[in-house]
Amino acid sequence: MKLKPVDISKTASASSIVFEALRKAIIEGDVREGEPLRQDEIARLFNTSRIPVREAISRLEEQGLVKTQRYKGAVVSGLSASEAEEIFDFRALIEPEVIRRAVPQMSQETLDRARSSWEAFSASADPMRWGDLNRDFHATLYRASGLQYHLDIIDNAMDRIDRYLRAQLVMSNGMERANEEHIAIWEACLAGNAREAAELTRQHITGARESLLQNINSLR
Amino acid sequence: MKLKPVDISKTASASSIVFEALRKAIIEGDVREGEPLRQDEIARLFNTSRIPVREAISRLEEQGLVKTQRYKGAVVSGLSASEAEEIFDFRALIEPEVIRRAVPQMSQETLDRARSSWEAFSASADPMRWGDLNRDFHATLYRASGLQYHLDIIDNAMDRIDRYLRAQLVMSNGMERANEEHIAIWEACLAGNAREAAELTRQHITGARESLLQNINSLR
DNA sequence: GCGCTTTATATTGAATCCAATTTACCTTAT
DNA sequence: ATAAGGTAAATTGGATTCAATATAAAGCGC
Repeated sequence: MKLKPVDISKTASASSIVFEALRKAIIEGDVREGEPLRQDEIARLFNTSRIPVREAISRLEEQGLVKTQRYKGAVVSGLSASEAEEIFDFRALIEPEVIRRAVPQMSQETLDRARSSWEAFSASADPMRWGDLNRDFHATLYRASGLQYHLDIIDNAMDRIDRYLRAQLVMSNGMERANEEHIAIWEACLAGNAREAAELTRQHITGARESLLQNINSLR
Repeated sequence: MKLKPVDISKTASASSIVFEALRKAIIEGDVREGEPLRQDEIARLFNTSRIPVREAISRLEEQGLVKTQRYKGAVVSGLSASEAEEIFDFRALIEPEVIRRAVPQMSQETLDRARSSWEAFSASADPMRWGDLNRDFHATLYRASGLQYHLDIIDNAMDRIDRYLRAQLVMSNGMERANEEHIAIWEACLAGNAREAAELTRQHITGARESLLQNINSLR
């Protein structure tokens, strides 16, 4: 008998299902910043009570994705230009270091998966998928570093600016540019040139930063 | 009549009171790693129901301070040597950059407060206070940067290693050494030498890292 | 009509209650 | 004695209910 083992203890609870769904909706911009999250409404949508919803919201707040006021409820938190700028600065500091340490540990499989990501990225015509594929590409390379704490923190930073990044990819042919830069980063990784990969990553981020800061006012 | 105004909307909810109390207890090591957090027991301690306790625990999990398994409950999460090492690496990357950007913006008041912190630090005989004062010192200087996102993330990183850092300060005269390094950092800030302050901060962190890694096995 | 007070409604915070699951203990057969 | 099986206690997840607060609406005096 052959069964695919599945860790039954990891089956999702109601609160994590709600959490994941809300998180996705927020970072993809499906619920706008400033929009209130009504516990009752969400509970009805998921056929559950308000208890798991409340847990999900408190977790979202801990992640900085929503802000709550006592007895007033939670609203999706947006970013001012300077806050967005700060997060880009942060990424420009940490991500080059992570990829620098990842390069020596990249397996053939990692490089293959990363290539698949940027190939899919350059081939896709669906702007909504660009955001995911862009993230996949970078995450795949970073993961080789084995630096779990760093990876988690990068994920959180990405969550907060995801919306703006997506908007960014659509306008001002940010997509073509990102694609070229991805290929360059990938080639540096393939060549085992950690320093180069780090520097290209830094430029990739600061470039996106400048481009976004110019457009951020028109995004909202 | 003169009353000190207080923003009544910011009065703490039961869940945040529990959250703060648990967080403090965990980072100070009052509840040991691996120790389970019983919802019922905690609820009784705070004269409340399990609902706010559950919210507090889910927030702690989001912060990485506890790990929960469905129907089994939450336990305080500890750090392996390599995980602690990673967090020190992270700090060594980000904190020098933050202080570098903070130095040009430090007011006289900031410098005064920082001096008060290290003076209290060097004067205190209570090992339990060292941890707080050490954190105060650095936080005061960093705060001048105005980089709120960075500050939040540094706080989280500190939360996770706080226990080990406290233990560290007690043994192997880590306290005297930290004190000297604090003064050097403070003088660089006073002189407006951002580059120097950053470099000293980096050394301060990597030094603590090495010292801790040598002792971590004896701590647990 | 306009501003203030009062009432009603909506919404969140928390307590209580029930269900699902795990854990510990006891029984029993070998 | 020991291991498997089964029951009871403990514990968590979630639903329902009640209380506290905020927001919207209605009344009221001017």
